[in-house]
Amino acid sequence: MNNVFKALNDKTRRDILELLKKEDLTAGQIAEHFNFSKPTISHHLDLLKQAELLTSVKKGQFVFYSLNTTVMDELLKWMLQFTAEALPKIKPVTRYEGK
Amino acid sequence: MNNVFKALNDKTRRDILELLKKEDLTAGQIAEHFNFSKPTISHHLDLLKQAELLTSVKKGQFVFYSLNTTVMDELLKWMLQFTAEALPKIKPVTRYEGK
DNA sequence: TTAGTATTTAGATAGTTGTCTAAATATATG
DNA sequence: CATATATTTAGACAACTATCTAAATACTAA
Repeated sequence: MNNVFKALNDKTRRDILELLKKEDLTAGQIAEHFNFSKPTISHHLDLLKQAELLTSVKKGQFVFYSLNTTVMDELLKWMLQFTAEALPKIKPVTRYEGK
Repeated sequence: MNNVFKALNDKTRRDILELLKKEDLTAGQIAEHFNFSKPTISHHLDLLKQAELLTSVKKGQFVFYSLNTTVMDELLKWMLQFTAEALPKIKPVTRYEGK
């Protein structure tokens, strides 16, 4: 879970996820969308893979990356506990009687 | 939004959020739950506040911290776009005819 | 006003991160 | 095999982060 938050803590990596919503792409196609070197993008892809937010399949010379939604589902579950609905309507009164 | 991911990218800060689910707590009470110095916890609280995941109210000598659920709701929305339900059932076929 | 408690600010430091270039690996093709 | 393309690995470096101690600030109470 730590790896997931780490992976999401970068705009470029979040943008990569958005790119992959439509279709699977190769490492090179992903890199074309950014003004960073290919090794930099490769590193970002690696972090996203470590977090299991992506999967990759090698086909010939190419490596295709795809979204893996299962981790997002878990993250969603974590987050739900902090929404207004999940929290007690009436919190214990903060008793402060000082001046 | 960047600040939110940054704030969540730390176990201690996530634990602070969990602590505050039950009840509002003072900075000192929060610090008691961790093996870190008070300045360190104060810094974590500051980052959570910058992300608007917490609010704080000073009462006398004490500063009470509370969860702010509205940012979590936004984050939830962001995340929903990556769940299985939100994504196309049938992705464009990855055409690879090579060996 | 003086002493005590609660919290934050400042400054230092070790560790982590994002980026780059150069080189290595893997595959495809003439 | 030799060359070209796709991607990753390695190593370096500047910037950022989490932590600490010491000091400052804010409030309480005698």
